[in-house]
Amino acid sequence: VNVLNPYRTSSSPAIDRLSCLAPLSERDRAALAEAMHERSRVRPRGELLREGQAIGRPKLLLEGWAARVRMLDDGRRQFMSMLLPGDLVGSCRQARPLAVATVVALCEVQWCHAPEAEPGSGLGQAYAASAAFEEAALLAQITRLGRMTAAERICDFLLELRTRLAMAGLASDTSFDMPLTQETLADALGLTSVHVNRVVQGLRRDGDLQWKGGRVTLTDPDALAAKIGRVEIRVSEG
Amino acid sequence: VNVLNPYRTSSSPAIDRLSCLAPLSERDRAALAEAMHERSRVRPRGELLREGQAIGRPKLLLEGWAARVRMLDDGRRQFMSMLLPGDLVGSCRQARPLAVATVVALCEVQWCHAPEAEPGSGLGQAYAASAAFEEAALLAQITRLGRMTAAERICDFLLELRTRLAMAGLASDTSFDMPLTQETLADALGLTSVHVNRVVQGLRRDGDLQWKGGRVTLTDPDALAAKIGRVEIRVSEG
DNA sequence: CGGTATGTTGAGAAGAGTCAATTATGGTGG
DNA sequence: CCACCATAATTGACTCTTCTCAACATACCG
Repeated sequence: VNVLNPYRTSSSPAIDRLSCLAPLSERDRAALAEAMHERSRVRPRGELLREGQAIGRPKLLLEGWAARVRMLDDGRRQFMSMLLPGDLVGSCRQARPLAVATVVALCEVQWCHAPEAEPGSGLGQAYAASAAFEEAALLAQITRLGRMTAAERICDFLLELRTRLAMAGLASDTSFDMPLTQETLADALGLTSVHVNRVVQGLRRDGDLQWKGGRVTLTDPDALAAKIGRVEIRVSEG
Repeated sequence: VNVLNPYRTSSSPAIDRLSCLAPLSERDRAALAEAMHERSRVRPRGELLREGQAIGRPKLLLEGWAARVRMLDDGRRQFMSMLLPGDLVGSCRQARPLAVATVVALCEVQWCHAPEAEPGSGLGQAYAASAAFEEAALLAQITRLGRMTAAERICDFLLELRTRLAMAGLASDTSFDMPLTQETLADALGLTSVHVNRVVQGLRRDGDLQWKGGRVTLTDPDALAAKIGRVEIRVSEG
């Protein structure tokens, strides 16, 4: 049982997540199911979007993880945010929008075109809520990078992933699969992989977490959240 | 003459900035002029929005600077982004949105309600472009905090301010008024005020900038941008 | 069974923070 | 015009976190 997402229906991670953001009508679900018939695949390190190029139709991530990334010309690399199943890629209010960051697959990824939402539909609300959560995630990232220590960054980041994955039915209360290396984690958190390694070892020693073979287990997520002063963000009323 | 904003009309910073984002019709301008009749004032350190509370109607910043800010419970403070004249505050696609960050005035601020944009109007496009630029600014902030040294952060930040202020007609090619203290600059850049002080002194010594009495002068903005590898972001085609 | 990607370790250097004192600076009331 | 105050800027000495540059170990893959 997933206490973080009572709406979980096991239909598909993407649908689970969207229906967690707003109640979907049968029509909405049908549109999603229809859209999901035609899936595209991207291999690890492949790009879903390239900075400076036209965005095209918005995509819906179905499986696998991706990241919005920016590179400095001397090779320094920074991830803006992680994109998980159920997340929208390239959703935008503009007329002829350009991507402001490259989106790169961190493992085998599947996506489909996000179906047009009928005005006022639950799906439209879900898209809007998704955008709001995405902005909240950017602000959380800024706070991590600007004002947290390495250990705090790692814990806060993992707690955020756990919450977001749970919406898609991809996390139990304490653990989830994470296809990241210490290197990619470093790129997400503004650290070096060497330092990530040392700090993770410290967290393991202290019994805060386990991380082996692509699976993360947080010993006591609530206690950890309390320890680093993390609060979950609410994005709309009710 | 302001080479950064050829659209500058001297009517008002906010209108200058919006008309720089999309061509405004006479109708749009009239709606803006009408809305700007009723101005609200906020004193320095006053709040325009509070994290977790309902957003209400979107606001248009007319004068003065504000910042989106988040605080950690031990007092650490991080600015997400600066809000300048012509920027929208609390614009959002959602039904009953909550503010995801507090917005605080950094000096005497004036704002008005942002007039509703007619569908398809230039004003609507300007709002959309403004939102896109705001997201780009968040990504730039993440890159600064995650992967730049203190000196790079300061230069990149000042260059961004120059570009944005120029859209509102508030910057010449090399200089602009900046109502920030070294302390607030530190909160924006994830540094301490002591370190900001030392690094700014270094930049002054190297002849990169002057900063005295609330006015910043960048000796050679283009050279500085090249030095730190900064590129201006484009957000839509054409 | 190599080979590549990933994870681990050590020593030393550099960047940034801390704490505390000192010096401008600007605005106020007398 | 000046004394006074609060805020902001500056400086010094010292600490601590994080980075750098290796080298080495392990795991996964065909």
